[in-house]
Amino acid sequence: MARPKSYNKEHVLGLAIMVFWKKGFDATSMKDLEEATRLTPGSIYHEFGSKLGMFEGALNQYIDTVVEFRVSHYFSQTENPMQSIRDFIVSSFKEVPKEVRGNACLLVNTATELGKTKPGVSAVIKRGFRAIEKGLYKQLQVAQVNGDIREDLDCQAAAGQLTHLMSGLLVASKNQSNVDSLESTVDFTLQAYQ
Amino acid sequence: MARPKSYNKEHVLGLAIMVFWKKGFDATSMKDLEEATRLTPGSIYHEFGSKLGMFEGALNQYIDTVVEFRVSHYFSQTENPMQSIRDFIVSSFKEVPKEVRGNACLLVNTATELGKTKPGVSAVIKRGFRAIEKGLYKQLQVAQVNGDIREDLDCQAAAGQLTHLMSGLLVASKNQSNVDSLESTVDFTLQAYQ
DNA sequence: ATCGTTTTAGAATGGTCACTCTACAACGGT
DNA sequence: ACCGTTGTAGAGTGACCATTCTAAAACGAT
Repeated sequence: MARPKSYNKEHVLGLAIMVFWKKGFDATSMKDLEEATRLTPGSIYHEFGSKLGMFEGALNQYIDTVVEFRVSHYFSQTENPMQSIRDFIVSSFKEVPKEVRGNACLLVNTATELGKTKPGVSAVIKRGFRAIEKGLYKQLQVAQVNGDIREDLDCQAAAGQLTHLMSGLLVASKNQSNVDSLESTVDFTLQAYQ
Repeated sequence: MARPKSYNKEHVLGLAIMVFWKKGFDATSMKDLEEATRLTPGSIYHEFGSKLGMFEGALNQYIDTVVEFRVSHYFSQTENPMQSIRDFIVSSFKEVPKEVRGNACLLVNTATELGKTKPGVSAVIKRGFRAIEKGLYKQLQVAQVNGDIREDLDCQAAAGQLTHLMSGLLVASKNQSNVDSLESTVDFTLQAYQ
């Protein structure tokens, strides 16, 4: 039929994720993306249409392969739900790939940098946060059934609190290198659920 | 002696604050700043040296005139400290100047956009967060003496929790227009102190 | 009124930006 | 072997970027 593509789209987006994660949308240039992906402008524009199109693809893939993956990884076990919640949150700022260490999370970074300015992006951001909150909620319910947390705790409110707290901790992790104090904030918050 | 300046530095920085608040550091161009301040490149570079220099001046002034002002405004009264804490946090995302509505807070925006990348900026960010946490801590102690919150509550930990939660709520306020749910997260958190 | 000093206006700088264009390359179908 | 189609390389596009330069302007001092 025609000439086959020389690249794998998901792999390319994986490389783009790292660049956007490290530098943000505005500060990333097409040259950065060309070098990281080893693609020429022709291929990039043919595949993604624009820098923003590539970013949307990268952010979507980030949510699928990082956010959703982490949610299902930590929350698949129902044996010790509170520990899994603690690990999920703490790892978000403590166990970051060294390539992007100190750069928190692409989802939170994008939420602050782009906010509601790009409608396409905004929808993806909401999807990411919803996935986190839903995972936390489910796990809190398990904990409540197990008797690990107060019976009268509003799990929906707690899930919202933890989601927002996690965002704030990720923001803080970009500016302070000592993450231990952030960890103790997580413990302080979860203790109040008992 | 010499020709006097045609502008007032603090007023100029006030205008620059609004531009950086709305668009962020990278997305703001010198042209944006020239138009907003009605200054020509000559004057800007004579006064601030560079775009980054102007940004540092603006961020410093933001912390002095917005962050510190809000801290002393809300926390000068010791009659109802918990209400003042609630108002302080809720107003941060609910009562934003219309010019920058939906753009949260310059401090949090800068923390995520620039992080530790510019040493000069990083120090200012830390100063801003310290001012917030210190104000919250002071007010929590007053509340504890008043008997408004649990005697055994760790006020230092709570102040840290509220600071991070506020960051997270500000991030969320950039992406969702319904701020009522954010408000209830504040109430949920403060209720646990009783 | 002239001078020294600082500020100002605004054109000009070279570099980089996102993006486009063009010619060629690589495949399957016939 | 040739053709239709799609992908790729890489030079080229104008716009805009932060910054610099130059000359004039505006003041107090003498």
